Amino acid sequence: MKAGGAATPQMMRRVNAHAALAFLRTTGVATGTDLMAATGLTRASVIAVCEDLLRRGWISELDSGRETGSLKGRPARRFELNPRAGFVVGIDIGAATTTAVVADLRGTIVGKASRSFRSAEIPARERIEVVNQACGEALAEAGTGPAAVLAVTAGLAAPVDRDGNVLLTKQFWRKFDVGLRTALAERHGWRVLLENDANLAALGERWRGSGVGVNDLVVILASERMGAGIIESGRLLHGHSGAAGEMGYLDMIEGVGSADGIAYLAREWFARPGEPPTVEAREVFAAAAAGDPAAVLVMDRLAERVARVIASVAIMANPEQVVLGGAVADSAGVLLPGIMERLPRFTATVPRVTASPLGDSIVTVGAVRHALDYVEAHALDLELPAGT
Amino acid sequence: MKAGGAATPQMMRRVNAHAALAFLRTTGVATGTDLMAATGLTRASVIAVCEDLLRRGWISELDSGRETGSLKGRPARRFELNPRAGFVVGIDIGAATTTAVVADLRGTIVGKASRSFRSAEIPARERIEVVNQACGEALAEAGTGPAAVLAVTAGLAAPVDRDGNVLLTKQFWRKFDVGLRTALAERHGWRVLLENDANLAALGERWRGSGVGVNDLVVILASERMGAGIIESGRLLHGHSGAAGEMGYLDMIEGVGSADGIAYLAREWFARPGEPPTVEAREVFAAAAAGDPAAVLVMDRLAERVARVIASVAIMANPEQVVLGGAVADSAGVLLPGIMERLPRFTATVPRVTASPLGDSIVTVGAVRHALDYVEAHALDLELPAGT
DNA sequence: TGAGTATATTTAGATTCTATCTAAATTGCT
DNA sequence: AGCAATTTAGATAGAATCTAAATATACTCA
Repeated sequence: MKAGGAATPQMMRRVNAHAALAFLRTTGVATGTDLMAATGLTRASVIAVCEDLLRRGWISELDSGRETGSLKGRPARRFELNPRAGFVVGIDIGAATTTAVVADLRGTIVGKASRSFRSAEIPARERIEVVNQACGEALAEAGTGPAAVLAVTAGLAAPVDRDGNVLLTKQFWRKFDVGLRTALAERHGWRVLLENDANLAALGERWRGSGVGVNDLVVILASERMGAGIIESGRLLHGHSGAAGEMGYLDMIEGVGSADGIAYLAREWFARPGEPPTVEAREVFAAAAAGDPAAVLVMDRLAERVARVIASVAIMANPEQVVLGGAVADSAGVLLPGIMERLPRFTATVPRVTASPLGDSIVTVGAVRHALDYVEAHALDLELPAGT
Repeated sequence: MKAGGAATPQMMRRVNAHAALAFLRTTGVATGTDLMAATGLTRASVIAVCEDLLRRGWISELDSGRETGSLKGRPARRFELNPRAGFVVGIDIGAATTTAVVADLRGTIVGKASRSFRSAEIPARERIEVVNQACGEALAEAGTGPAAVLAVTAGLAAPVDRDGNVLLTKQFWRKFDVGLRTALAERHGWRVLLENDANLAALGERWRGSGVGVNDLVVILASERMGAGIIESGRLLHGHSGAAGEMGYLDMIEGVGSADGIAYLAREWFARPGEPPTVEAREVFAAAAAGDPAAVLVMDRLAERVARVIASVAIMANPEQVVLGGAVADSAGVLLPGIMERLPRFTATVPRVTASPLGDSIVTVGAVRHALDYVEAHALDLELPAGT
């Protein structure tokens, strides 16, 4: 039996450096005294940690103009995260398009680029090439290059386990996964982390969405496909093979015959009998908002369906809040009343339900947060690129 | 923003002592070299940790008779957990009865006592008295007294949050919760931890049941009531208010009209139309095993129901294994084939499904594990009773 | 008896924390 | 201008913990 343990003095410093960096990221500028309060360490320790981070280039010290705090006493040294000491890349890889964003160490998006795939069936090699181009373009917009990238997180619509391995899914994604990782690692020396897109959406909402600071949060990403990202006690749930919250099959439980997502169903249901469902989901949402009876009926069926999904996750994970992201977020204004009305019939623990404000960037924002988490936790192990 | 952090040297020692204790609990006797391998520490550190634990009475050193390992070289010092240095109490508090068990530091049950409540409606004060009597009797059987108790865990059929608070439930349990805690604390000076009974069942199965060593494990405790204990990545899921896995309302999702449990349904379904359902669940299980057609039909409906519940939790939490505990475990031989046949239709991630071997002690075993976890994590903070 | 071996113990050193004292820089009052 | 008060910085000493390396110990086997 391996006990994992083995705490070393170096671990302490890593933990404390992580705490200091995380604090500096959120506050911008902080004095030693601020950091003492935030970390619980003594002044000497705080200064030692800061000197360490200064020496390695992670933070810088401002001229001691006294901007904040009290006006008495010796002016405090003010430390600041060096935002452009390095960058992270967040990638959303969908079936039809991919988006890469570049963010600095404070999480500010400084570059963004999207590309469409020639078709949904292109080989992995070509797909990787397109993703790589998007990264290059985003980096160019950010005014930096591959050498400044400290970590990359890519979101996929497939189960990804805790170690970033893609399992349990089409051979296609499995090839793609390894291919992407090795291609970017070999070409640029990047550390590439993979994660499920709904999981990243959850991280995004908790960071900059409608679930800021909520430690038991579920994000339901529902567009062409449906998946839940579940955060419990501040940690992402993966499950044994990374499929936690993957609801491709949930329809079977509910007796609905299709494994497709919300937008698809809206189209399908709204189509005139006999005609092919060509109408766009957005149009259905708009028609419902305008009062079209057929569209209203469709929205009611959607609300029922989403309410059942929320209830199911509420029973199993008991989140404080559920955020709807993806295509449903567009129609949340119409859907939410119908959802909230039904929820008490399905579950005793009704969560707060909101719509995502992040729109299309829900996955990339989460990918940035994920990559930054990695970077902050490994700050003292990572070598910053020279000359910043 | 509070960063929680603040690692101190003392924390290192606590972590390492915990690792050493956990290893000693599982292996029985260990040498310094064994502990070096288990913890990754150097010999000097291992010995220092052991000296610390020796001085405080947690472990003892055996005469260096060379029993194990190689026969060459200087004989190793052999350390052993001092099993009777202290005890923990695990309590299962049901509606009709309560059971208390006493375990030593290795988890061996050394005392056990059950009591029935006069009725299900007795006031909290009386209920607490009965629980206290059961504890006293179990301690007497263990040949020890209240002063030797290091921690107590009690399992309730109610949501309990991470901090051991009972929320979201009948006023009755809330009174009972606080009452039990303060009564036992004041009377004996005990540290009382509360936890949901299904959660404890999960800990029990992972420790000494059919899910040993499984880090993504779900236990479905189904008797008069249904609840799931969910372990993800080795940690219990609680959710925002401790209701994660509480399935009192799941029937609504599935369109079944009753919130009652498996045993109740079996009785109900098996009853002749017009007659009151007086037959015992166990009799239905037996009749089905004997081939009675009506009973077989009931078991088939049960299998369908349980399969849907397993699928629901499999989709949300993606466990490696699901263990059936409580009354269903008795009939697992009959139920399992029907469950396994249905599962692939309900979920893409079919877990291994087994029946609990722990029987009635599923909750108390888990309660002991829970209390021992607390004790081991706080070994260096707890004062052992003198004279052991 | 001596070689070999595995372990224990000791010693020195590194890292990191805390605690405490003194010095510095600034404001505000007289 | 000078002084007190205030707040922070920096320096020093001390404690806890780890590692690493050298030395001592106790046993087996030939």
